[in-house]
Amino acid sequence: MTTAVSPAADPPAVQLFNEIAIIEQLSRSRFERVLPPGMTLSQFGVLNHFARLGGEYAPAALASAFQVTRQTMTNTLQRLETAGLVALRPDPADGRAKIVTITPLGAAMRADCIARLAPVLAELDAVIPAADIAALLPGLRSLRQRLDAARRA
Amino acid sequence: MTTAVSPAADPPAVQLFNEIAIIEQLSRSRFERVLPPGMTLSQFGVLNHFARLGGEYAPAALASAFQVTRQTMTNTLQRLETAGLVALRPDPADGRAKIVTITPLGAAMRADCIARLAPVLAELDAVIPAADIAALLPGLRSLRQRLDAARRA
DNA sequence: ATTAGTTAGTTCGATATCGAATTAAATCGG
DNA sequence: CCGATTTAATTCGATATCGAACTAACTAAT
Repeated sequence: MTTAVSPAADPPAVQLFNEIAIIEQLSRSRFERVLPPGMTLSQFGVLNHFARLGGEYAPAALASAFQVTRQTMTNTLQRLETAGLVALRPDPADGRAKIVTITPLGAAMRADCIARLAPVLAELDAVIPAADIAALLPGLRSLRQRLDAARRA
Repeated sequence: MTTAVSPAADPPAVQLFNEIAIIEQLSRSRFERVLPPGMTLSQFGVLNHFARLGGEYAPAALASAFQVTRQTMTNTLQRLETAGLVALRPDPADGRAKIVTITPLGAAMRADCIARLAPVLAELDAVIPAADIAALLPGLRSLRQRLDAARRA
């Protein structure tokens, strides 16, 4: 026996990506509200990448690391450069490429962002059990890797 | 003994939101590539909402359903209205409010989108085991609900 | 070496999204 | 009944993001 009038549910995959999209929106806006004016999560991500891993990177490598297109990374790097937070110079080994480095100002900005984000993270830790995060992470990593692999295919 | 040079890992919550952000990006662009020119997932989401649930809604209710701001929903509805896919009329019971309905053209567009999305969903089903989706969904729903509750607080 | 193909970065045009601020209408307390 | 508050929708300005198209430079194959 079928329940007559219940609306058709979206397929599970649609529900999954729907939840993910909403979580992305909510978390992004929550984090960005506490960042210094003008700073965005995307820009912070680049600064954090340098501060965590050190070294120098080509824009294309950064785009690949963050899974955005090169155009998008060009945009983000231009804003960071205008603000004096990163520096770009030509790659002597490849006339097409550039090399991006973080500036001292950029490192200071990253530290400021970390300090501002800490209370929000603490608040989220109080609301979201660490066990839940641990339970979700492997599945999400796997999903991301499969999506990425399928993208290249 | 500490391993000396390993870079500090991001906190688990940061890793979680990072994975979610990347999955959102990859899935969004994958879906939007197959939609009719000019259509976006956001616009499709609104059409699909009407087609699945029927009825009429105020813009504010739609904004709430999709967890976006009213400004964002205003923008989306204006594009849909310009394209003739939804119709807006004043709410006789509330001078501030409007009532949104889907048009026959909008319903046809939604059906076209569903047809175009089907192969992508099928492809994803082949790549992502249904069990993985089922395992992730409850945790993500819970996470979304907690984030939403914390947002209002 | 010349050509074809690929890759790095950019520019352009479009949409989504947010926060801040505005206008109009409804609601509520006194 | 009226001022204060809230709510609905909008407008404005900003950023992120994508796809398409472009230039410059590297690479490989003949």
